[in-house]
Amino acid sequence: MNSLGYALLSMLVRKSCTGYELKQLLEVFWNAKHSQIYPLLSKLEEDEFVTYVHVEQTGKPDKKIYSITDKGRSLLQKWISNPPAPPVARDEFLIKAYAISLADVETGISLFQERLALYEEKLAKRKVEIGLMEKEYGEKLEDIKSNVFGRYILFKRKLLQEQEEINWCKWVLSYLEKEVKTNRIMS
Amino acid sequence: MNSLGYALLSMLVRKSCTGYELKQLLEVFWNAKHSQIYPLLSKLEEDEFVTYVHVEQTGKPDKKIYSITDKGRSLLQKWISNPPAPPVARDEFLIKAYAISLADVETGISLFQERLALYEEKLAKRKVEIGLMEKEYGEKLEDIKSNVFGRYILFKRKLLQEQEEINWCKWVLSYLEKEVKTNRIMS
DNA sequence: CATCATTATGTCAATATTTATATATAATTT
DNA sequence: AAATTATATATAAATATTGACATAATGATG
Repeated sequence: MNSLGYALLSMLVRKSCTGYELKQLLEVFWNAKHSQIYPLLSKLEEDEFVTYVHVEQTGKPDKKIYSITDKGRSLLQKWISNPPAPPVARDEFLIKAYAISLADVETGISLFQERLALYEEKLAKRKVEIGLMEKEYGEKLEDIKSNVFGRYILFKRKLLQEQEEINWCKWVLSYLEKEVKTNRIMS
Repeated sequence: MNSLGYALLSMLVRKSCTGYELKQLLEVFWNAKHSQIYPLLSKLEEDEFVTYVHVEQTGKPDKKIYSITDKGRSLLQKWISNPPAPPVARDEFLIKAYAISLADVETGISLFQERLALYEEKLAKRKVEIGLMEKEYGEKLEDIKSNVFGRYILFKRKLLQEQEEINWCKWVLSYLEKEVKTNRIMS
């Protein structure tokens, strides 16, 4: 089984979900398309790692609420203790940052300003999410046996990384903007 | 063309390389296998974005030194000013962190300790790399028009992110280790 | 003296992942 | 009234990526 399968199972540990809900929750890891999620859920169901109840809805299409089985839970538990695969991070922006000497300063600045804006937005949303969690769960968040602890620490990590990305963007921008000022004086 | 193609071109801007060297240099972005790099280099050569000179070697296998062409440089330049695709980060460890409530505390601790050790090693190497760059290039690193500026800022970013990962691991470990102590007192 | 790591290049089948397409309804916005 | 967005499920096609196979010389380690 691939990582996405385990990601689905880890989501279902906390709470039973439909494929649609899972797609949204999975965004904390990476953006998997529903066309990847639905077939995988079928496969997980076939292998008895999850089950579902068919819920009829009027007006909306029927939905399937998936739950993790004991077999699924023990598979996930076993998987956790194995050494994790090395992380993969593919970021086009970083390639552009690497080749920035090829671009003119204005292009470089707008590239970094947009990145900065993107991460400031991400950070703002993250703070709201964490705030809501703290309100809803309180001390439970710091209880390592609680099923929200994992979600909490993951969100905190995202927050830290987003904050650091912002710091870095500002640092790079200080170089780029210094150059613009120098040029303005000279012209 | 895919991001990896642009990554190769951005590497070749700084310096002409063999496929083998490119594989190693590319690790700053992500780990591409040579089975992806060699066919892609052939394709880039076919499309005239790169050229190569065949260099015969005694003792070692012959090699092909690839260089970027003007066509390749202008392609890359145009690509930089387009908005970058959203980053993809697939990290199995984070899924395990998310599902940590399922594991026993000892498993959780060793999971995070290994992550911590991995990133401390990465950080140490990064510091050496940056130190060498500073020694070799000095003030040139802060010149946005220098072809080492991109490499420098990328390395700095990696350093910051690695440092933050370490901080986070330590923060999580403080919770996990607190639990172990509590259990020890109770038993 | 044998085995392993490193340098160096390449192909190909099997997976993994993304994108496009399809169907259907409700609620909201223009 | 029409268009858009959100909910809900699913398959087919296209790309991207990995892992295994293949070759070959040198130097280092056991």
